[in-house]
Amino acid sequence: MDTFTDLLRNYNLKATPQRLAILQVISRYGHINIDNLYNEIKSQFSSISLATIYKNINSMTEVHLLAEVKLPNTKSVYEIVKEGHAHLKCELCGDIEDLTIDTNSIFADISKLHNFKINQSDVILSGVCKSCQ
Amino acid sequence: MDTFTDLLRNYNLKATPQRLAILQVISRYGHINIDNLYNEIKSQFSSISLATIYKNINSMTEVHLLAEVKLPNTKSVYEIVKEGHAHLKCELCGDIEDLTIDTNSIFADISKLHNFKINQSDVILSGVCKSCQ
DNA sequence: CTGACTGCAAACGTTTTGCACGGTA
DNA sequence: TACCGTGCAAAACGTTTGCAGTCAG
Repeated sequence: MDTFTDLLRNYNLKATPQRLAILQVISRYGHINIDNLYNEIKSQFSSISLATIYKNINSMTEVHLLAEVKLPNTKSVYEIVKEGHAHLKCELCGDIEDLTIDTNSIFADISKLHNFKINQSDVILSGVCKSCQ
Repeated sequence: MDTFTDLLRNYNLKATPQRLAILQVISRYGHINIDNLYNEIKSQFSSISLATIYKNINSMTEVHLLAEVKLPNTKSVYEIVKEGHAHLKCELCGDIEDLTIDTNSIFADISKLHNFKINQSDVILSGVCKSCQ
């Protein structure tokens, strides 16, 4: 039961070995940037090209299977899409953690006050994580 | 009373005409990306070079006089630094508005629960603004 | 007067593109 | 089999750098 195969097909994307490898690596790391993704995949799939990584990241992001997380002072990382959550970024070890809170509802009142219809909220909290303190 | 001159000097940066023009444009727009900034300034300062824009944006960002705001699906914009506030980004007209709420305090409890010391919070709410609805 | 800043052009790293080949459905 | 996806190399893009000249303090 290769879930990623189904996932890709749901979005009308062919389940190629390259794409499956990308999804496996991303899901293992939770969040990863392009360089690390490329190196990680090359070690188990030496023939893969960087252009393929880019093309696939782009096509999977386009259909909202993946999401780009833009971080302060660092390269973007990519994650498999899941609903409204915040990101904790440790400024010391660089680790990114998910914070599963309903970010949209937090801002619901505020947005109503400003007559602003929120579709998406991107929240990044930077600081020092548990293990680095 | 040229406030920007003083502001620059407080950060040990020389108050050159180019820098003053950059700050005037940014403060007029609130938020602006590199391209628009360059074009805007060129129209009143035709000799300015793009490299100068970049160098100044970088030096002013380094000393935290300016801040980069990384936005989903769009180029980053720059703003003059001010304390903890969120950004509303209209997906239709592209307009960026400030939302003056104490973002850090919103997440204070949550971060305590996770033993995470927050230094900075970046919040971007994307959706549809008042006038676009 | 001195060091910081500017503008130009060249260099750089990252991302995208075109194309021939190969693989999925 | 038809089309989508891959890999390579080249191109495009945004940003940075080195340098000689200029200007702010």
